[in-house]
Amino acid sequence: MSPYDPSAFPPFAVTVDLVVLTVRRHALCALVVRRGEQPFQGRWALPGGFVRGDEDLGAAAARELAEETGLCAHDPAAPGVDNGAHLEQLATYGDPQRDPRMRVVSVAHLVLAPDLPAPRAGGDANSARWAPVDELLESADQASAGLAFDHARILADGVERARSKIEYSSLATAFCPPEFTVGELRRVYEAVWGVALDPRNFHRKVTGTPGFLVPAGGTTTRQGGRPAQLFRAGGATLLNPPMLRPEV
Amino acid sequence: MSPYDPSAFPPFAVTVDLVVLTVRRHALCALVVRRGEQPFQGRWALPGGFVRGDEDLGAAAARELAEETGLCAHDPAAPGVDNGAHLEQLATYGDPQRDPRMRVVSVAHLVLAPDLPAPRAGGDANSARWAPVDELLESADQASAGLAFDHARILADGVERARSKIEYSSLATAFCPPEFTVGELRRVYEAVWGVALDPRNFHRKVTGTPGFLVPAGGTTTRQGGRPAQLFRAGGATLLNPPMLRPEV
DNA sequence: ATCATAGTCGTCTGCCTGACGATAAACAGA
DNA sequence: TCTGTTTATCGTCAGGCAGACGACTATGAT
Repeated sequence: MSPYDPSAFPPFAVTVDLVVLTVRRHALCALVVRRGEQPFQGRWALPGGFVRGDEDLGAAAARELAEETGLCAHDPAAPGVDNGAHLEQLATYGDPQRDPRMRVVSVAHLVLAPDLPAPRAGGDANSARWAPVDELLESADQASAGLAFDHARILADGVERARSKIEYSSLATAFCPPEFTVGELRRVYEAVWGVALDPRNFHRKVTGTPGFLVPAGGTTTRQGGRPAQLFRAGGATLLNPPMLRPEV
Repeated sequence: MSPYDPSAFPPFAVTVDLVVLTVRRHALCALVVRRGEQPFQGRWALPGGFVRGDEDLGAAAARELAEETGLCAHDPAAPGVDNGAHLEQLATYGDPQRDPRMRVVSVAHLVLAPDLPAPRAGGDANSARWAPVDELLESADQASAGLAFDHARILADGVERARSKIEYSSLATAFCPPEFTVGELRRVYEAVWGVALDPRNFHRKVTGTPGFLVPAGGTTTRQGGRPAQLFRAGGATLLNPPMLRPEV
């Protein structure tokens, strides 16, 4: 067997970009970093970087995530300890013009994380911050104010994926700490979907779906009001029947 | 602005692989081509090829599809005439070991096509054929009998995407000719899901979902029995509420 | 004429959901 | 201590949809 003739195909650079979402102060937020170099110097962008020569795509995404946030991602496709965020592949973007310097194909990944520490800037970024996605996507309309490259499009795709995926999977728990209350979970849905949900119907629904939640045994009053039972995420990953997003 | 230093990142080859699905004789089938060269010479594989230097990923997939089948794909992401099959990006596979010759990242695409012509072999393939996906995925378990590379995994992912996507979208109509009957559409669902559906409830459901089907005006008896009304796909792409796949 | 096949319309029942009312258990401030 | 506020949790009720299935219709085949 002979190796490929390197002149038979054009060389590409392959990167991973991360859409890291969390819920902070009742708003869906994404992690963005400020670009330290051209092009788009000084503009905000999604974190990301080159895939190494001997590295799988998911591993590259997990490495970038750890470098930027310290989070230990848990890719459901690969076995491992679930002591961190949810990570999954989102989509791949390869428009020939998407990077003015050369041909770059970017494999975007989606990360859902609980509201944890302040982000730490790392690598080639001057700084990093959590920004509400509404804000990031609004400014995308104004020329030269939005995210660098095609990152607004990638972010929009990631947000849409998250919005639809918490409908039919138990993934909303990835936004919560290990132990959480029904009310905290409801506020996650409300922030991601941008709607208000009836607390009574929501409570009936999630506690009645087998495998979604398992009681953790304690109670908490960290949200004020009457003490609420603590739950952990159950084993079920697919919700049947799904949570229903209210009509527009 | 300076170009990247080419030594700063490893070079990749980028390919597209196609999971082309259709329904033939009550079975979900995929298009496979026989490999004419090493590695995996003589084994069946998904059609695919290198992405050109100035070509977008979706365009590369559409080009490969046309070369292999003559089908004119319609990518919903790009405007164009819908005179052919449905095409969408599936996922990207980049395990460093997936091709023994060099580092290849493959952006897999999913195509849903009506049962049309016999496949035409093209390019570097000795031949091409439609094979039932059950058959292809069963033989994947036996060593050195399944598809080349990681194509069994890619096919499985594509089939799973199709199975879940016809639940909440009108995509099942992509398996049908431009005009079709409710019974033909039901047989598509039955073949893709591998279950039997109640004809009466199915009829009530699809004709009662606004925007799913629009009457085409005629009838046909090509399936035997009483003449059936002909329909065309309606404008709706998302079904709300969705079609429900029966429990296991 | 009879049968087999496929399509279409209805009925009934159970379950789920949305829209509430009502109660419980904490804390804050008067 | 009492009262109001906040949040959690349980219950009730009506409407809608899905599964199960009966009934009838319109073709072609024997």
